[in-house]
Amino acid sequence: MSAKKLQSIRGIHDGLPGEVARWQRVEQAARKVFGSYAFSEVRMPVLEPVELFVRSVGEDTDIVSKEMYAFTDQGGDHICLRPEGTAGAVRAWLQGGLTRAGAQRWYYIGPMFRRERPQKGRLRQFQQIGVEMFSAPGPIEDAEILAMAHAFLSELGVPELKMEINSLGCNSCRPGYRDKLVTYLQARADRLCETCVERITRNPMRVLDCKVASCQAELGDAPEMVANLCDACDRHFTDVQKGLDALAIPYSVNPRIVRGLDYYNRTAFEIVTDKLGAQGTVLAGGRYDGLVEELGGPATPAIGFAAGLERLAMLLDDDEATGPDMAVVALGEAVQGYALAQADLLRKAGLSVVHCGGGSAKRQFKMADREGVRFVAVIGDDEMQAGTVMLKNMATGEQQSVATAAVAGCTG
RNA sequence: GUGGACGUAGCUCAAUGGUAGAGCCCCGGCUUGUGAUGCCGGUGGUUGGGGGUUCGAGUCCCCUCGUCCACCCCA
Repeated sequence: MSAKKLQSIRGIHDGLPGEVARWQRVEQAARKVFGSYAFSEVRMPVLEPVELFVRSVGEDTDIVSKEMYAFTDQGGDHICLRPEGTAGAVRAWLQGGLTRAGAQRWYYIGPMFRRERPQKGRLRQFQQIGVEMFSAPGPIEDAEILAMAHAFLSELGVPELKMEINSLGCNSCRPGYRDKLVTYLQARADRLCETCVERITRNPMRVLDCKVASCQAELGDAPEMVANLCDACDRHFTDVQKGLDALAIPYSVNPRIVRGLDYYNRTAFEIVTDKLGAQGTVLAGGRYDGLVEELGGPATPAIGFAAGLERLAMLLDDDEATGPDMAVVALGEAVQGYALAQADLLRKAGLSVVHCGGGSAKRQFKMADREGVRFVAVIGDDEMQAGTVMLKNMATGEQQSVATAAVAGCTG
């Protein structure tokens, strides 16, 4: 029996240079825009107690009930790889004693883990860029968070995205709505698809965004949360929209947006594309006013969102490959030490430099060409004696002798 | 978890059940101080893995692993 080929775990992929370059563009846009909104980066653990997600995301959600990588460690603790970022952020905020530190505006970038069947835009280890704002009481904060999400994606330059918002109500208006909806759905359960029939008891609001056409046809006059909000929620939702209007941010109200995690209330939103197959949601989030209290802290309104880094990266154009500034070609044993020192000097002068490793001129020039460098500094006995390098412009083929101290100045 | 498509050289792909190939890449040579074009040559595969049918399997059957797509769900 031959050894099994060594490879990464299903749905868990490597970030190789080309891919990482794309990720970095996404990250840079995030850092720039979030920084302009005075958000600070935080870094939370990847490992968390299972209990954290049971109590926040919800025990009956798919994420917790069947997608978590959970295990018991050698000490008997129940821990898991985090499936999302908000719960850990709240935990950290509480644990760090920041409940009276005023408004906290956080963002983070890091891997999340869900054991799902991989497909386009869906991995078992994927990266999220998350944002959380604690002590964010009103619609002003919602509008700003939405605006920041919009600014982030604009900065990235991803075209044809749509922002959709909804209100999920609160503890005083959602239960009543839910009953109303269940009654409505049960009345026509025999005309809904199998999964929707299950959803009536498990998660009735999910039925509203079922993809099956026959279900949608049946649900034309289904009651919607936005029409059943209590006064406070209704006012909140209206003010969020006023804020977006004032900022001229394009959006549409989609009364059928549902969030999969239990902790959301009031404002929920998604930014979607039609370019990623079935996984069109590129950024999503909402308000979670009850979560902090749920996890043992003081009642604290908060709002946040998460963006899928890989999903965003897929929407980006290819980078134009830019090679290093310069390659050092060293000819002959006698100049090896000198050439190493010259490469070092060029780097200290601010250039990115590859050393071609000696050997035949042909081999080294081939390497320089392949690296895509703009210039080659040729160093042989003559150059060493004269304190110069033969500087070759790879695009034009021209070369000239330049004093080593002046090389960096000749590469503009 | 369910359903479908697909796994052949580093990459992209060929090969009526009958000797596994091409292009690109890579390495070397065509001036031992000059690349990207050209010419010549070369390396590279237990056809994802395992079993079965057959005189003979890349090709047919079963299992398994993986990738992709969709459902479910979600970023």
